[in-house]
Amino acid sequence: MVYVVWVVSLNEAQQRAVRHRGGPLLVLAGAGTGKTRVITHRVAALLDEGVPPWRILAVTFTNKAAGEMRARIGDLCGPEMARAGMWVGTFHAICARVIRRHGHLVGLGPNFAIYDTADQKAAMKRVLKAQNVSDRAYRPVGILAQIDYAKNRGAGPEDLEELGVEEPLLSVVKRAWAGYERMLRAADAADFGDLLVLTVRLLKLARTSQDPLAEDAAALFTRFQHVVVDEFQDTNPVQGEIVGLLSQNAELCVVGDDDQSIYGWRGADVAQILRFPDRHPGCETIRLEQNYRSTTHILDCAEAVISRNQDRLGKSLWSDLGEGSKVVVSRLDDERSEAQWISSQVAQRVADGESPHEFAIFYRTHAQSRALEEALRAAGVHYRIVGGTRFFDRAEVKDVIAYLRILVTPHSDLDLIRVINRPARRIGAKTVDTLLGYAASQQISLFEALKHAQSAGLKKAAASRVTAVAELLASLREEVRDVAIDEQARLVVERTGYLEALANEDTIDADARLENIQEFIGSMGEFLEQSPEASLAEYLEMVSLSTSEAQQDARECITMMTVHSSKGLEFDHVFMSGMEDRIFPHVRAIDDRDEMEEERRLAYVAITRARRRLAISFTNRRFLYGDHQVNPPSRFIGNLPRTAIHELGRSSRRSTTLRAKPQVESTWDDDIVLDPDVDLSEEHDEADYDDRPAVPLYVGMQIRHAKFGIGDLVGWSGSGDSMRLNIRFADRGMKTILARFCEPL
DNA sequence: TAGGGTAAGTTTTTT
DNA sequence: ACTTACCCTA
Repeated sequence: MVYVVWVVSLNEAQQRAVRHRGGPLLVLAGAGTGKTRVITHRVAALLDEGVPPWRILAVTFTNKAAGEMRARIGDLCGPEMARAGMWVGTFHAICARVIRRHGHLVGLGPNFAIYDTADQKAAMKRVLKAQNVSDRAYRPVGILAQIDYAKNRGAGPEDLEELGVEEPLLSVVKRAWAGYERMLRAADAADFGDLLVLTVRLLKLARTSQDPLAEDAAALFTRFQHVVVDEFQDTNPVQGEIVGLLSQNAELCVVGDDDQSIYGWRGADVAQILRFPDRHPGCETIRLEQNYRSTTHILDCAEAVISRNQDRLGKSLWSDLGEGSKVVVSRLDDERSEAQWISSQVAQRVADGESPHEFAIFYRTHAQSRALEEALRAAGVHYRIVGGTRFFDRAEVKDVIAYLRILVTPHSDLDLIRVINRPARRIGAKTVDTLLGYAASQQISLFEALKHAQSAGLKKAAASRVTAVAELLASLREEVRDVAIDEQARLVVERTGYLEALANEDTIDADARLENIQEFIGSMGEFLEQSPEASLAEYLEMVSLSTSEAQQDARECITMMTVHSSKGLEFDHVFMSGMEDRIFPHVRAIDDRDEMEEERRLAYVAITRARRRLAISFTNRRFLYGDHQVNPPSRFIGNLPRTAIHELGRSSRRSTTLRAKPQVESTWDDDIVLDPDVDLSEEHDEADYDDRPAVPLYVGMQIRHAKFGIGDLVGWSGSGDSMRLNIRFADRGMKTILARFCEPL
């Protein structure tokens, strides 16, 4: 049997996780311990034992993970097994599927639209406007964030107070939430949070309702024999509830790593995995601790950082890949020197024959990427940045999507508002407002209102322009009926005059947009190849739920990204940049124990991405957000075991807020020790990193300046690196000097 | 209706 | 410092 072959390739703990049957199972899978293998093998084993595919549910967090899982199950059992009715998908995709089928229970039609962040924002803006709330005083995204957070905690408007929202924001959010909800339901739309919340509502209704229609949905409670959830540490309470509902008659296996829970700020609750054993009587916990990815110096660093956390189930990684290279800890002068150091390291290794694909640079916030980009460009290293704007978020692509969505969900007012004047049809804001007013008074959608332009009170000329759009859309719907979806899109851009208008612009920008549209239509073609029977609604759902970016640069690139985006990836060479307190850990996490623990997990995630080499760098000062900052080295650096690291750069023994600086503008190479064999670790002292003493300033204290000599401090202004000192020198009189060029005595 | 001037924002991101 | 979003003007 094939099964035997699998089993020998798994270690003992992995085998137990694959074979465990009969009760709830928690697999605590440390970084790089073969988590995905365990999940796929477990599913494959179930199929092998005769569990029908359709009785298995596997939930992941990203589409990418879902796709990989499907592919790997296909590899093990044959693609037909992976397809035959098995549910493999993200929480949101699975919820969308449930709602498509049974949405009538919660007021949604089978073709309901899914609003992404941009749609949500547009909707909220309109709601606030209608409620006469100044979107200056209350930013739409801010209100949406509150609502979304609440939804992900399974809370409703009435729970906002408990979640810590205070007046006057509280009543604004409450009212906005109600209006927003009404708007979405009227448009037959749901946002991401709704997908989860409404699924819970729907399932609960199905359980209690006598409605024969609900019985159909109730079949979901007995459908699944096995439920597997990946990345369980990132589930939020609502997702937990969904898992509970769908697995009430199934064996539940959750897989995750409490040490890698880094999405608490968007509603994920690490308690979900921490308390899983308590909440599930008879639960067995299996730890996967053998790491197949990293050498031990790297793992020792990871361990040293994460072991300081209190809220964890506890496990420790080991590996038999040998010690490997020490983790390099490098102090640089500023962010530009840091970027140059990193890019020279990369360039050198690439010149030695390493593949650029094997290099990654991480940073805590996007804002830090600039200096790195500049240095890499100067060094001629190609790079790509993960996590820019989504392809599907580009204006022209969104326009086409809006048209397509109107074809599927005509009542989606927002989409119609978006494109009613694209290309320009001389239908301005005023006309739209009139139509919206009419639609509201008649309780009809904007789409319907278009047909009654005259009754809506529009002047003849405006009315005829509006009627023309109504006719255009109507004929488009007809035309598109029995055509493949990519052809539908092609018809849309053609019949609406969208293509023509862009072509007439004849600018580089317009050409780029035309290309994007072509690419978009091309992506529909690809989608069709995957699933030839796909409907437009299905394609649109994929778009709403996906993050796929435009085609990647074919060149050999290194990768830059935030630490968050690095989760799940691995590289031979990893550079962690900007490792300073207040940057990483982030300043907003420093005073809060729970958030501090999340930063620590984040650091753990970053460290464990590296296979062979890890370099951690920090700077004496940094220019960020338009200001100079002087931050101590990250406290996480202070945690690293001395035996596992190799330090480069100047000692910081004398470091204070005022430190002598060379007069000459320093370049990176006079500030660091180039010879990697010069080990400065004898100068290392943990306290060095954790609390660098700041020298208190007082009027009258003595200050030394390299050129002017010693003088008396008379006063000062500013702070951080832009702090200026007023000093009286005996022979030169008063001078105002940047504090960083001075040294206190 | 585009483009300029201004004000305010800037942790992390999926779906 | 730099982006983004909005309002206003030409």
